[in-house]
Order: sequence, then structure tokens, then C-alpha cells
Amino acid sequence: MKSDQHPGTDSQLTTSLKASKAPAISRAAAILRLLGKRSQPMGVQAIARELGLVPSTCLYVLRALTEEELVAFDPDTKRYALDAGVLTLARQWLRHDQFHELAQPLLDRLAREFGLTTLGAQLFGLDHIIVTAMSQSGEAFQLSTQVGSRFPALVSATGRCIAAFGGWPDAQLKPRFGKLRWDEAPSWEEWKAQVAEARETGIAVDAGHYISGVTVVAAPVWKAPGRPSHALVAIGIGSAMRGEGLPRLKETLLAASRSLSDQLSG
Amino acid sequence: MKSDQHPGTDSQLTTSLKASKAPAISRAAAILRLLGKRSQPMGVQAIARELGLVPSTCLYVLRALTEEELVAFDPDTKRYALDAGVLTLARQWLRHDQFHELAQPLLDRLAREFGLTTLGAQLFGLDHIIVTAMSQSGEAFQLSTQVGSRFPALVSATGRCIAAFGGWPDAQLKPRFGKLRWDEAPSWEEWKAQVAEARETGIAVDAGHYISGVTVVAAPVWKAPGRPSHALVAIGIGSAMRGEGLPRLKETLLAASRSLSDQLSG
DNA sequence: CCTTGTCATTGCAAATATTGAACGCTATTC
DNA sequence: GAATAGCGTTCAATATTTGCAATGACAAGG
Repeated sequence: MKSDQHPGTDSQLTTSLKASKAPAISRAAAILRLLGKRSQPMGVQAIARELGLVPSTCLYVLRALTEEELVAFDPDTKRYALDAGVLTLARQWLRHDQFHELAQPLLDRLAREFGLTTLGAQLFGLDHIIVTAMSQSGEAFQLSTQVGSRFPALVSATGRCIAAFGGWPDAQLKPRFGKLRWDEAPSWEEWKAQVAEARETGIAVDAGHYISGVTVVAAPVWKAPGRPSHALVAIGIGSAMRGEGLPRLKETLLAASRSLSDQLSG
Repeated sequence: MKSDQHPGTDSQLTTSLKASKAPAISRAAAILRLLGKRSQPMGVQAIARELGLVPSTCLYVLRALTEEELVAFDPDTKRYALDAGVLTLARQWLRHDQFHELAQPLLDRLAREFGLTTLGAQLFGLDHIIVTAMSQSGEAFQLSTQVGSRFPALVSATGRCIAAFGGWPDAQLKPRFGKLRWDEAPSWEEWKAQVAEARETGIAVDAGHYISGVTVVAAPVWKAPGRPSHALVAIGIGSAMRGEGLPRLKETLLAASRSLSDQLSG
């Protein structure tokens, strides 16, 4: 529910249009994202209006996307929706992504051993993260998160991870921090302290801030020196994370993230 | 290994380029497919050469795709690869596809009950099919097929399904039939007889032709009157499909496909 | 150290995609 | 039932992108 917030779809479109030498592609991507957001198929005009496009251009783009099987067209209703072609691309990406391949078995083991949900995420600067691997233990509560989900960069435990190890100046962090939505939002100072702690211990914790009653732990993964490229995440309901469990989980997650960093950089 | 045969990538590119009024999008899609096929990241020239594009145009398209996070660019090596953005699109498609949502529980039940692998596939005319849902029972052998896999339309049991219920003339079927790869290819007459049987019984069977030792059963699903839009598929090793098992499986799969057709058209 | 080959990138002319208005159509409203 | 409003679609003029040749950067090899 909280995921999939694409930052200002239309404004981003106009800016990327001005600069680019292939604006049709920016338009196409915007259309794909819009169709993905909507659960109902849309008509040409509706899409054009929403994205600030000229209807005729929008039509031609849609026809091209339909030709490529990225968009499905219903001749009766004249409505457009995403098509299964995007699935094929996603599978190909998954097949070739090193992180996904290496992280999945680790996540499976962790999820089983601790009886919780684990995620692997790819970090996109201060903008957002995308979940690229997941494992759910049978006992774990059903989570709305899935592979492909997007989240704002600075939220929850992964956010503290990014802040702690990304080397970003406060001037860039603070405005983005202000726009986040939490169940129980921490103050800026509180959050900064938790980020500092993550930097020291090498691992970040969100104790019920993002979703109350849910504890999230995240460890950074480096593909190359500099900022972390990915993160390993463990998610458990509060009761399972009290007492002895949490320290042992942190230890194990940290070890996994170190091993992954080694394998990815090699 | 047998999947992902995109029919003549470059020739399709040139034809769709001529006709389209948004050729940049055809180019972009071709690039995405090419990058998906290759496991190694590629440079501008390599991509341009392979697709018959002008390097400069290719560069601009790649930059636009990178901007949209559909393509990842490594500034050090100057190489391009697919990026995680395609995952987000795929997830959004899965969330909103009716067939996926309705078929998944049926497939899960079937897989568990019969101890085999089940698939849901979307049919794209005589060109190909895309697997859009899957369920594996614990006991089942690990299958290389995954959600997003592509297969030629006329192969295996789904192929007989398409031929039986699609209403295609033989003149269109025969040349495509000739290009298929089977472990133990049936003759044209043999195949036609099996297609006829599928038309009578309402369900198609491939008994070890596509992959020897493996029996595949496929039942058509209609979203609208005309040709079937999807298919439900069950895959089992020969031994599990002998004797009593197969007729019961066919019955159950057929019932599931009928129920699905009803729900989709309603 | 110079040469050679390849690569990514840029500038300019020509081809072409985008635009905005006009068309035909369907469904709704008076 | 006529009129309107909205839709998808087409068309010709123009602003834009494409394609090609040239440039600069880089690594390998002599």
C-alpha cells in the first residue's frame, strides 16, 4: 500500500522530455508506468490528459507499444492496459542479475531459520529502492511486499542503511526525510541518532516506526567501493524480535551481507 | 533452453520500423529484448551492430532508457544491461491481470492434489505463448519453466490446444509446425489427428513428444467468444501419468478451465 | 614511443515524427 | 429524435530527431 510512489510522474516526464533526444521513449515509459498504476484499462484521451500529452502522439506511442506486446489493446472497448511482454523482460532480468541469484538462497535460509520474511533490495540513490528478491517462511504473516515493489529510499531500516553508509550530506537528507510517511514517525534528531548507531554497528534497525508492531533489520551490500548498491532485509513481528532473537538475527544478517559483498565485488 | 525464441528479432525490427510512427519505441523494445537475452552487459556499438542501428541513435535510445531505469549503465565499463525497473512493471501487471489472479489458486490446488507442476499461459495467436502463472508441488521435479517464459505457439500440448480451438487454416499451421523442435517430433498427420482428438475431448495431451518422458496436458480458457485467450497446463513425468491418474487429471483440469472461462467472461 | 584499431561521443544536413485542427463515430442528453 | 459532447482517429505543416562522417579517447601491439 505504501509502495509504488513514483515521484511526480508528470513533472518528471516534462523534464526528461526537454533534455532527451529520444522523447518518445520517455513518453512510452510514462505510459507504461501509468497503465501499471491503474487497475482499469484506459482510453487514449484519458492517458494523454493525465500525462499532458497530445492525443495523437499518445495514440502512436500506444500503437508502437502494442506492436511490441508491452501493451494490450482491446479492439471492442478501445482501451489499453499493460501486457504480458513486461513479464518476459522481468524474467530475463532476474535470470541474469547476480545479486538476485546469490541473495535468494541466503534469504531462504534466513527466512526458514528465523521464521520471518526476508527481502533483497536494490538501492537507487536517495530516490527509492526496489525489492528484487524475497523469501517468506510458512509461519510468517502474509506481507503485501513482493518482488518488484518500490519504496521511498529513506524509509524504514533500509533508509537508515542508505543514510548511514551513502555518505550523503544532511542538506540532501533532511528535505526527503520530511516527506516520508511512517506509522510512528521519528523526529529528525531521533532518526539521526539511529543512523549513527547503524553506522557503528554496520546494520540498521527500525523498531516499529515504519509499521507499528513490526521490526525491520537491514544490512548494506556493496558491489563496488563507495555507496552500497543493495541491502538484505529481515522483517518480523515485534514478539518474535524480542529478547535473544534480535541480536542473533543481526549477527547472521550481517554475516550474510558481508559474504554477498565479497562475492559481488569479486 | 527451448524457450525465448523471439522470431527474427532484427527482421521484425525493420518491418515494424517502417510501418510505425514511433520507431524509437520499436528500437527501444528491440534493445531491451537483446539486453535480456544476453547475460553479459553490452557496449553501444555491439548493440547497434547486432540490431542494425546507427550507433548514435542507439546511444540516445540507451540514454533515454537509462533515464527511465529500464536500463542500467556502468560508467566505468560503459556497458549497458537491463535494470530493475522492468521488475516493477511486471509486478504491476501481475497485480492487475485477472487471469493470473483467478488461475493461481486453481493451479496451486491442482499441483498439490496431483503432485505435479501446473502453468497458466497467455496465448499470442500463432506466434507464441507466455507463461503468466505457475505452481510447483514439492515432490515435482524442478522445471526450467518460470513465469515470463516464452514458447512457440504450436509446440507441446498448448500447441494442439491452439490448433484445435483457434480455427486457423492448415495453410497457416503447416509452415509453423515445420519449424518446431521436439524431442520426438510427430508427423504432420499424427499431429493433426491429435489436434482433432483435442477438439473432440476439449483438452489436449502431449505424451512425451515435446520432452521425452514428460506428459503435458492443456485445456483452453476463453475470455471472449472466438479463440481461446489462455490455457491451463499440467506437466508430469510419465510414470505419474499412467493408468488411473491421467483421466482424472484431464477431468479436473477441464473443470477448472471451464470455471475460469465463466469467471473471465462475466 | 608511435601506430593502429576500436570505442563512445558530437555536429550538421536531411529525413521524419510531432503537433494541433479537423473528421467521423458513438453514446448521452434535451 | 435531434443535438450535443466526447471519443478515437487522420492529415498536412513544422519543429525535431535521425543518420552519417568526423572527432576525441583509449588500449593493444609493434
